[in-house]
Amino acid sequence: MRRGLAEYLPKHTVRGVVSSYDKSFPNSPTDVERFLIGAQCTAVRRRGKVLMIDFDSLYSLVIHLKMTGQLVYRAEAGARFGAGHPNNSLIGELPDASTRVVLELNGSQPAKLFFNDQRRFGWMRLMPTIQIDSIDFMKKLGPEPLAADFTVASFLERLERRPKSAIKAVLLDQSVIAGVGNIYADESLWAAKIHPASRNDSITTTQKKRLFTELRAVLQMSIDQGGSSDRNYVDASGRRGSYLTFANVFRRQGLACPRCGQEIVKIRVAGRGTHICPREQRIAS
DNA sequence: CACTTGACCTGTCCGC
DNA sequence: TGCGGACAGGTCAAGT
Repeated sequence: MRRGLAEYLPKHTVRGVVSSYDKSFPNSPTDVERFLIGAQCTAVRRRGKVLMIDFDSLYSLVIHLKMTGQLVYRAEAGARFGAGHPNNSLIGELPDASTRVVLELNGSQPAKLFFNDQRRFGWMRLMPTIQIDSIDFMKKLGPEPLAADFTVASFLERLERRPKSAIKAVLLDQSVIAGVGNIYADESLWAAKIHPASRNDSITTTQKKRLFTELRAVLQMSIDQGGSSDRNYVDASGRRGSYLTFANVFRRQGLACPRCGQEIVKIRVAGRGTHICPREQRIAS
């Protein structure tokens, strides 16, 4: 999503903002008027699951889409993609019932950025760019798993922070490693043949090293595939991600394990729906 | 303290 | 067909 927005938004100027749900965008109209209206986008960044849209006012929109949030860019009157272009039909006319905020933009042509969020869990917030790193959520975030300097050694060290938890709960903990959600936890644990409910400190170093490799492979593969659309996720132009067509266990309960043919089952671990091959992922606790 | 569970929301799906 | 309940890709506060 960041990659898509980074192609569209820079050099666009905010012409207006329409917000229909205060919890989605709690900033006061005064702040919006002073620091967002008239500001020009300079960059789109990501840290963990958080998106940041920077402006030349030295303010940024910090955005968390949670589970059902979307950020969709549309040129006005559908001019950008043209009638009949597939991007125009993937999600219907916007705004729709899930639209919470609309940023009206001036770029090479007038455009809008729609923040849609069916479950209203997501949020966006305007704040000084320099302050982003000091909000609690960002301070606690663990390292980026795909960063060049994120090594096996640092992975093992980070895991030490929660020795007694189920390994899946540790992977989902954003303060241990940033950005891993339910899909990628299940997929990487299957790839490494580790049971998600295994206590962290009962897993061998060899297995954890394998997990490191598989987790990075799964994340990279998903980025290459444009993400994972279960039902709500779309990228900046409204396209769904195709990673789930490559998923081995996620949402595949009742189907055969691609490695051994055993039936995949769905269980509950760390309060989350969890998918495993019961033959290859044996509990170690 | 370390860790787990429920709340926040709306829409969908499944079983009766 | 209608209805209740479980559940959903996340995170925080409150609980054990």
